[in-house]
Amino acid sequence: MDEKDFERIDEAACRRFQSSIELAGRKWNGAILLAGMRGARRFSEYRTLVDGISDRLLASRLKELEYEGLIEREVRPTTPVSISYTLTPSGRQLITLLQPLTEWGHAHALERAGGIAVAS
Amino acid sequence: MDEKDFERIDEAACRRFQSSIELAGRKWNGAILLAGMRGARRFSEYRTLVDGISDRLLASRLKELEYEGLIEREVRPTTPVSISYTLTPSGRQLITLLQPLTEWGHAHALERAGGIAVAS
DNA sequence: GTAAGCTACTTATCAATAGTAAGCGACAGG
DNA sequence: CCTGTCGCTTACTATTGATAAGTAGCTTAC
Repeated sequence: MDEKDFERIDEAACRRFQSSIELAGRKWNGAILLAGMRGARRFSEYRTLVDGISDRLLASRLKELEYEGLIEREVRPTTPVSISYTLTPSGRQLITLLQPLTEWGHAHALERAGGIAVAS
Repeated sequence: MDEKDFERIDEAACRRFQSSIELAGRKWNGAILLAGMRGARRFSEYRTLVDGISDRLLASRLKELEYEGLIEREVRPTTPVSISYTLTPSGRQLITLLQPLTEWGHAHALERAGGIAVAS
């Protein structure tokens, strides 16, 4: 966590960092990936697990995440057709990397509420 | 990285995760924090390091990040007054946690370009 | 058999956010 | 004076998000 490690990051790494975090952090995307990790497969399962999202945004986010290669859409020709969305290895890796944020969010919330200092 | 670890995440952890990632991943926020980590202090330094951001958005993002406790705004009564924005410990911790994304972004880009499979 | 409901969407409309451009007051340098 | 920097703000347009409703194809309940 030394500042020095960050001072000589090149431009390409910065752009990669920015686009990665903005993809993962775009509204609902994090929660959708987390839902997939928690076992959601069908459209309606995602809608249940991702609290507050509308059908319209869920549909467009799933399309976007599929395009980005984080989710795979599979149509099974049952009757009626059932469609399942599963995380790709890339998507699983991403959310695994991001998991420590949960702990950070907890600590950060405590700090803001109670004013407890945190070690640098 | 077992899926099982994610299946019994409680509601509170999900909400924390979502709000944390959406704060960090909101457009420009990641790049601004990274700029701070790379040594930016003055408004104009951030503007230079964060490629493509406008004055208007930089000002509003800095205000937001200050409100969230990730950045500290300090007014020094020189003539003319100079204002410096530094990362708080919380902000530094956050970007340190997120740093692995750079590597992920690289691997993910390669995978998308070349179709090379990645281990789960 | 018909009314109601589920599934995976799309369409329409409106509010919120982001992008672009310009300006502003206090200075400083030429 | 004229131009330029600093740290913003204001005004306006474009993009994105939220809310609500509609849809085709099917299943279930009465």
